[in-house]
Amino acid sequence: MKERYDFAEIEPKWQKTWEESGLYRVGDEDQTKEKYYCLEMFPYPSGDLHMGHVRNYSIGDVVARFKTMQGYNVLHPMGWDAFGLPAENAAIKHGIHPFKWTISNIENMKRQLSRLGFSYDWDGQVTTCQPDYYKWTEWLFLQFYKNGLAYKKKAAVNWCPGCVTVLANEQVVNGACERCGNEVIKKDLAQWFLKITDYAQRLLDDIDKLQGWPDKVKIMQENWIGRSEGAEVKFRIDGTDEVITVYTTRPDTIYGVTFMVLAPELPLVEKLTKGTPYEGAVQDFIRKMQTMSDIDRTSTETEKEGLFIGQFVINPMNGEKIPLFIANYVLIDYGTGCVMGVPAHDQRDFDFATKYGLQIRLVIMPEGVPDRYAQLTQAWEAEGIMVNSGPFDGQDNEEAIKNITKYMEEKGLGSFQVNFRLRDWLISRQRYWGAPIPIVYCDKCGEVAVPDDELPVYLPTDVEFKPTGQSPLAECESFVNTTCPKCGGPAKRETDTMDTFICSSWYYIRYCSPHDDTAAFTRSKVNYWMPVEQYIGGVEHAILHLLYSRFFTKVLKDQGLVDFDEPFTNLLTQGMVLKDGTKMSKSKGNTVSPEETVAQYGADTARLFILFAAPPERDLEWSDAGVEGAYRFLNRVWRLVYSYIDGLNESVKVEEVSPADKETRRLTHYTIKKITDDINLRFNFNTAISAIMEFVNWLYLYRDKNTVRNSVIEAEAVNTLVTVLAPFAPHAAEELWHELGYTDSIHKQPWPKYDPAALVQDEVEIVVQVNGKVRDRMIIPADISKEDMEKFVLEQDGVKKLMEGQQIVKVVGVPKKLVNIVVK
RNA sequence: GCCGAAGUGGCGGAAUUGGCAGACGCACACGACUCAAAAUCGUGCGGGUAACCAUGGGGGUUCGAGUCCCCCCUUCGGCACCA
Repeated sequence: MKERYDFAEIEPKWQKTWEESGLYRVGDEDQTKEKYYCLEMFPYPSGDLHMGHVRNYSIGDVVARFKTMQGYNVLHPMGWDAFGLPAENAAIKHGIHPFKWTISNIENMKRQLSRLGFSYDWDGQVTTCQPDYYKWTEWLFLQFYKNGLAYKKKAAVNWCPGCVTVLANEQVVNGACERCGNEVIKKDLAQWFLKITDYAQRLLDDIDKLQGWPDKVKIMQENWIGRSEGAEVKFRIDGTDEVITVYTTRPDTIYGVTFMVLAPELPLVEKLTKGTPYEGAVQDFIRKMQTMSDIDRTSTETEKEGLFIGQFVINPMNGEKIPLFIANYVLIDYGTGCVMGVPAHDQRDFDFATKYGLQIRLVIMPEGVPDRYAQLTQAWEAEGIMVNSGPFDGQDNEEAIKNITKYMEEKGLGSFQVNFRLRDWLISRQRYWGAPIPIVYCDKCGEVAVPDDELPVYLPTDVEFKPTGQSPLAECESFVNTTCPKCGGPAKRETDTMDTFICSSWYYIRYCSPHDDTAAFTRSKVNYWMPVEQYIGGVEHAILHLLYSRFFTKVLKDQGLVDFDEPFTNLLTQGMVLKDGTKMSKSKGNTVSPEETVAQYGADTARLFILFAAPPERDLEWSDAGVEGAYRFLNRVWRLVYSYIDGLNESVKVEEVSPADKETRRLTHYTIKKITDDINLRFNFNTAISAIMEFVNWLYLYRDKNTVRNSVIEAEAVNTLVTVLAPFAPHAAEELWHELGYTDSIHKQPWPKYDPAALVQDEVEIVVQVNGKVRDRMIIPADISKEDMEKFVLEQDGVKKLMEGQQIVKVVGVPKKLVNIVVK
């Protein structure tokens, strides 16, 4: 007997064997098997694996191994999200080239992943910073460009002074950069955008198709897309032909408009005030707004501030003259940047009107307010009956929304309008370490796409890394200066690179045909493997990556390049790994190194603990004692299986089946059922593992209390134990499997099926309750009818005694569970 | 402020369809083995002498509620002047 569970010897041994035998090599399309694409979010190669990665990939590995054993043709790939700022920052700080830095990090992290024994086919590894990948990222950009979905425009964009580049809306969190935390400022720059807004409605509608996604993520996406219905209404500026269009979700309140507000940055504002007495004050106000940070400017805490600009507009419904303001609380990039002020029915307008002494006119009667001229103390934003609204008086306001919109459409005063909170995706970055945007600028031909046969536009290697606020590529003359693909004349390249979220928006497609050097992907393979059956990753990507990937997939589908329109059928968002109640981070000094944990306890122990300590969606509190416990358990399995191997022939009898044998067989099959359901239906690996523990605890008892055991039943139990352990502790299971005398890999074994007949129990314990309180328990035949069970219970002496002096009102029987006697 | 999730022993967690609250593990205590310790094996382990009380608090529905309904509190996540 091998006494010791020597993980340090067996884990590397099997990792080597699996690698050499190509155990995880991905098969091609196989029509005899159902396919299963198991995907975990690929990591950014920051240098070292952290526990969050270990958790993510341990979960994925269980799923992949389990599905493989269940007979699926499984794709389980891994790669590297390898472009991005940290590499460039390292280059600036330490003088290492980003490429070198990234590649050495990849090597290190790949080694760490391999040491954990995850079942990846490394042959299909994808690295986004390699030309064989970014060539196709560039190609995909051009597909967007050629279909009018990529465009360059000058706009006030989010600029992070820390990262010295622009950011997408999604990357700004509470007015700060999501990466470095610096306060984001506005800059007027010409930038590349992808027209994700064209897909806003479909991205919203198709959320319904995502049955296998957590509601949490779907709601976040819904809120982010932020659809609203309302009307655009035209207000003429008094004394001119100029028209201002506002967007409102409350056309029913139009008779309550007592002022109008414009975003200060609107060009119209300057036009309207130029040469008027208001010009100076307006200029001052605009300048003040520009110096304010986004956080101060857009916080609900900030006091409303505005300025009358000397003009009036006419309410198209009643011809009233309304003063025109600019104010801090109106955003230029939502709706039309112009808002009609209805202080009685919008709290923001109410605050503004109160401050500047503007009229507050009630047009929708609040409940319980009889007087239509009542003084409000705050805006009434709920429903009510229309008043002070001309022909619409007396209508229900919900009705009036429709009727007023219809009326305005008929009279040409306005129209029904849908608006989205979602903005177009800003993809330009003024940085070096990203995929080049394959566009050149020619004096004669203007903006020209780089032809497909000239792709990729290579990133030059001899570049100076200085954080100047301009792409380092702009100073690389050999890169910038080129010839125009159209006319052959001198031209200049685009020097911005792409947001790395572009690279990660299609990597899961590249995995399906990673070696195709003639196309971004092989259509037949992509259509075979996609969509992903199970995607696993952190919830922090709920909006950014997951929304962008859905957008990419829909564009590819519309271009006829793929046959599916949603990339991820099921999504699992795993919780964080915590230590002492907070997220592990270097700055807090509460990190636990996966490498050290593996060195001390082995990969199987580390994985087992992480899977056992909490269900996957929840946060997980790291516990060194818990790791110790997982290690103890593996040792316990080890000793049990070895004692069986060694003692097999001394205590057996084949023919007879004792009650203990029968119970062993029942538990064997119950354990199979429990684990299968826990993985398949619920991803509850923690309870699956506890079922294995209970099974092991029973087998110890069975072994120690029965010197005579049925060898067939015992062998089945031990084989089953090792087999169901395989997805969770792949190395230990493999070693034990071979020690049991098998020569093929445990990971190629079919997942066991349970025998329903074995689960049937002859007798069950039931509870006797009196008025819902447990008073007794008894063993009865399992197949007894409900009526017989109730009768049987009432006949028992103990129960009769309990009933003395009581009047039975009712008896509630639940077969195999309980009998509740209700007494008075 | 709005949206969402969660609150169960000393701790991580379980209870899958309204049916024995606390599975499994950790920690702890005691015992066996040992010269001793570790490891291992075994026993106990929500509170209370008990009747009983206990799943954040308060109501309700039900024969029966951690689970369903209403109100409130706390923590965490997302959004935050989106007209």
